[in-house]
Amino acid sequence: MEFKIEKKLKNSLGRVGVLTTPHGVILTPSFVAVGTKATVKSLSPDHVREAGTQVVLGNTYHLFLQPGDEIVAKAGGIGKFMNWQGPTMTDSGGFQVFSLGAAYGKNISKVIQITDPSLMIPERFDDSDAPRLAKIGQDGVSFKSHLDGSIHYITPEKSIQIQHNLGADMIFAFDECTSPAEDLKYQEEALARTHAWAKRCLEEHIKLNTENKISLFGIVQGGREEELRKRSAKVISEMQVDGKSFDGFGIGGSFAKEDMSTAVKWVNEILPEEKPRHLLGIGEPEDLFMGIENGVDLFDCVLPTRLGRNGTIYTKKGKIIITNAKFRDDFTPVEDDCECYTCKNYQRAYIAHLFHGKEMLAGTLASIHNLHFIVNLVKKIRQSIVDDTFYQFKEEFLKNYQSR
RNA sequence: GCGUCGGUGGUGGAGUGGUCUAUCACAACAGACUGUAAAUCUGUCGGCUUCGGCCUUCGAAGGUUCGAAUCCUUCCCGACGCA
Repeated sequence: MEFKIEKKLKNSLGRVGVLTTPHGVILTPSFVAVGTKATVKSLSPDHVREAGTQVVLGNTYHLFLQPGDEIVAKAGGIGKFMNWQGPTMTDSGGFQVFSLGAAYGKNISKVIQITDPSLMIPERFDDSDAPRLAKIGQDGVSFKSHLDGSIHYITPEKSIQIQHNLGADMIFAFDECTSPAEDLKYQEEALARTHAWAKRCLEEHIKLNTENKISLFGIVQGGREEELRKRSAKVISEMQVDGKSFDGFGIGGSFAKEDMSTAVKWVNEILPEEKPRHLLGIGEPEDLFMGIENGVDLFDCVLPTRLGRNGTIYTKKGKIIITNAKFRDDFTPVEDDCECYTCKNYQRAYIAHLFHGKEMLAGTLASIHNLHFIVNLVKKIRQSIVDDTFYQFKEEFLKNYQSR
C-alpha cells in the first residue's frame, strides 16, 4: 500500500491524497461502504460500484462466525468471495467489544447526544451482571455468539489471523471501543489494554504478512479526554516491531457529537502526516466535512444503507422519511438532479409504495441513492479542496442541508 | 314466518357484571438509527385538555343493578337451518 498526499487544505489538517492498494487506487478523502458480512446490505457489487464506491469494509467477528474465515480464505479472500474487485478492508471486531459488551441492551451507540459532561460519568457502578455478549479479559475478549450462543475467545492474535484469512487489503488492530459513559479511570485501563493489544496485533501481522500485501491500521482510542487521546495517538504512531510500524491509523471510540471534532483534531495533529487516517464508523454529512477539514482520509458508516433500508433518504435539503404520507402521491424523483439509478428511474411515490408494501426493492433503491449521495458528497468535498473552494462548498452545502 | 348463532374502535379479533377507551395483531400516523445483534426499534392511534383529568363509546332504544360491552325486553341488520 502506498499513500501520497496531493494537496493540502490551507490553514487546516485537511488533505487530498491517493491511496494505492493491491486491488486498485483510492482517491482520498473517500467514503468506504460497509459490507459487514461480505455484502453491502441489499446491494449487488454493481450497485455499490455504480454509486461511486471505491472501497468496501467487512467485519472480522461476523465473518468469523459465519461462514468462517477459512471458507472465505478458500474462496480466494473477501473480495473474490463477494465479487468485489476493488480495494477492501476489514474491521477487527473491536467495535463488537463495545456493541455486544458495554452497549449491549442499552441505549448507547456510536454517537450519543449529550451536552452536559456530568451526565457522561455515571454508568459503571457494578453492572457486571448486566447481560452482554462480549466480556473483556486481559488477554482478549470472550464473545457469546448472537447467532447460536457458542462462546469464542478472540485475542489480538486471533483477530489478525482471521483478518489475514479474510484477506482484505487493509485491516485493523483489535481494540476496545469504550463507552463514553465510562469514567476516566476505566478509560485509562481500557486504553492501556488497547495499546497492549495493538502491539500484539502488529507482531502477529508482521509474522503473517510474508507477502507484504496486507496493510495494518492501528487504532487510537482515549474517549473524550484530551490527554488520553493525545497519548494514544503518540503511542500508536510510534509503536514499532522489528522496525516496522502501522501503515495507517484508525480513530475509534463512541463520541458525544460535540466532542468529535476536538478529538479528531487532537489526534490528527499528532499522527504522522504521510500515513492515511480512517475515522471509524462516522458518517453524517456534517461529520464528513468536519473530519476532512481535520485531516481524515477515510470514513465508513452504516448509515447510508441502514437509513435506506429503514426508509430515510438523504437529500441536499436534509433527510426525508419516504414513508411519510405526503410522499404517497409525490411523482418526482428523490432528487431531480441526482445521477443515481434510483433517481434516474423512479419516483418518490413508487419508492414510498414499495416501503408501504414491504417490498425488498424498497431498501435497495433507497440504499442505492443514499450510498451514492454520501460517496459523492465526499468526492465533491475532495474536488472542492482541489479547486480551493472547500469553505464555500461546505457553507453552501450545510446551509441547504440544514434548511429544513 | 319459525328456529339457531352472531353484530366490539380503520380491519381482523379478545373481553361475557366492577381493575374497560376496552387485551392483541394488522393497517395508519410520527420518530429514531453513525467501525450493522438492525429489511430494525420506539411512540401515538375516540374527543377535549391548564396534562391533573373531563366527556363520549362496544348495532339501536328501553330496562335490571350502587355499577352494563357483559344480564333482561323490544327493534334493526347478517349468516345458517326448517317451512
